[in-house]
Amino acid sequence: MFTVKQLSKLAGVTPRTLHHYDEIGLLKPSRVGDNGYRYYGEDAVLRLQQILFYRELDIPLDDIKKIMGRRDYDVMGALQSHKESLNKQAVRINRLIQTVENTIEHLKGTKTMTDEKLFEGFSEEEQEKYAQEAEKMYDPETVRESNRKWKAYSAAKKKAILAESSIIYKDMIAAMPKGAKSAEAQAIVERWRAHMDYFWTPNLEQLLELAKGYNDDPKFKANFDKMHPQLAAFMRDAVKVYVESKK
Amino acid sequence: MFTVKQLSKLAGVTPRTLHHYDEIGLLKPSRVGDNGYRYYGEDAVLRLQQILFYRELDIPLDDIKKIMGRRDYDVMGALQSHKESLNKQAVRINRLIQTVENTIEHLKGTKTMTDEKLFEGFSEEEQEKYAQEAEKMYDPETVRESNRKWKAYSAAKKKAILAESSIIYKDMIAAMPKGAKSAEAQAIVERWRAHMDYFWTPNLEQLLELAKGYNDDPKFKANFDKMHPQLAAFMRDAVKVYVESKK
DNA sequence: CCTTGACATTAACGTTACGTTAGGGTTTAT
DNA sequence: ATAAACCCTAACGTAACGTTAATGTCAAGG
Repeated sequence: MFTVKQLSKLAGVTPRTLHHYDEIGLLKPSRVGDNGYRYYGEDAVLRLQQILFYRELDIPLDDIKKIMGRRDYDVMGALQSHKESLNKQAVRINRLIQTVENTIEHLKGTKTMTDEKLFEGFSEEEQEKYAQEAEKMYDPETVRESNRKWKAYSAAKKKAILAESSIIYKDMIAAMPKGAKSAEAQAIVERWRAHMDYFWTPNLEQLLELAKGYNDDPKFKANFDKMHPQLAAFMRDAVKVYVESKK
Repeated sequence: MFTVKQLSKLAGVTPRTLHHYDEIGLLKPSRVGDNGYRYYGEDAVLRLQQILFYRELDIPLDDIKKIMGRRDYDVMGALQSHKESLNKQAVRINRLIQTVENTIEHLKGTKTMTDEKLFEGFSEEEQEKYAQEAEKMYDPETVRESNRKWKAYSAAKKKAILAESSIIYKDMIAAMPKGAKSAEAQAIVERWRAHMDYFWTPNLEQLLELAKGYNDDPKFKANFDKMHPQLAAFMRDAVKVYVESKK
């Protein structure tokens, strides 16, 4: 039989933790003395080991209770879905790291970046990925058409189109201090919409989805972040305002 | 000028969030009407954009306040250290994913795993990493000696040693229900200690460090998890009890 | 002018997993 | 006997809002 302090040392937690687990009914002491002292036996030690194992996996105590509670609980399912959530977290954190790095680079005064580098994300090679990604979200047929359209352009034309992209996004960045609702920003959204025609012709709803995609899709986001860490978000807002004003 | 609802829609947050930011002084409305209504101007919109950008990076609001507060604040430094913390999180999460996967495998009834697979982590190749990792924690000379010792063994001998490892850990797993303090577990720790002699002869303190290492080092941990998700923790506890009983 | 619906306000509790006093008994060693 | 070391319960604090609850305000229609 261990007292709180003893067990806490053994398991590497604080007495408070044991108190807490007692409170929420996750780990009751094997016996409680007349003086109110908690005493833990071997079985409790083992159960605590289990609990701490799951806790290390960032599983909420409530879920741990369920997992260990009834014998018929779906432990596998719980772990599977937990793994999924961990995976999502991993993806998210990697994105955040990317963004932070971009921001740092941006702050370092990498304003000397040449347009080539700035827009390399929109190079031909990337354009393919663009289409690939887009395909998942939009009508496949539309995407295929977009691809045909793009491939039909001459090299010079492609370059010109990308250059125009460059200008639009630069202007957009310049308009950011005015706010997404400003006339300036809205005018640029209009230009952007027209520009999209080189690829395909989205309707209002698709336009909005596209702008959202700039934020949600890591590949897109990374490219936008290279230009300005808040460009993607700004675009989304500006386009949202634009779309709502049109309907 | 936007009201709370308007700005909230524009920025994709709830009114409550704006209330909160006002409360903690992160984003004050540009003007407050006689009726108590909050009104936000373009400047506030821009500031909110900034805030949300940092928030997306999981930076605490308090830090965001500092970052955006004084012009002389070390933004770069803040971002750098934040990046570090993100990196740590990433490492940790990847480890967790590994562990969960192992656990799932374990539950799937992978008890049919052959000893070869079970202990492949202790194969010759791994033994080198083992030494490499150990080197960081212990006396380099000791480790070198351990390496020499190991390499001097014949192939058959090595196999026999690994087989013995296998048996010890299996027995240890079998003893887990009895608890780390049980005589059974303690007896196996004794056997384990003797077994370690094939590699080197740790003193009591090093013995404890070694057992701790099984938990703290991802490589070790992964190997142990293959056998039983709680073996490493159990070992650590059992060895701790053992060491304390000896001194 | 009055009603109604949409929106505004402040106040305050709920959430997660304990950390941290605070106030007061109990056990153990000297 | 007394002090050190340990035990208990109670209750507030943490982060960033979500969620009622109770109540005041504004614009539009009858």
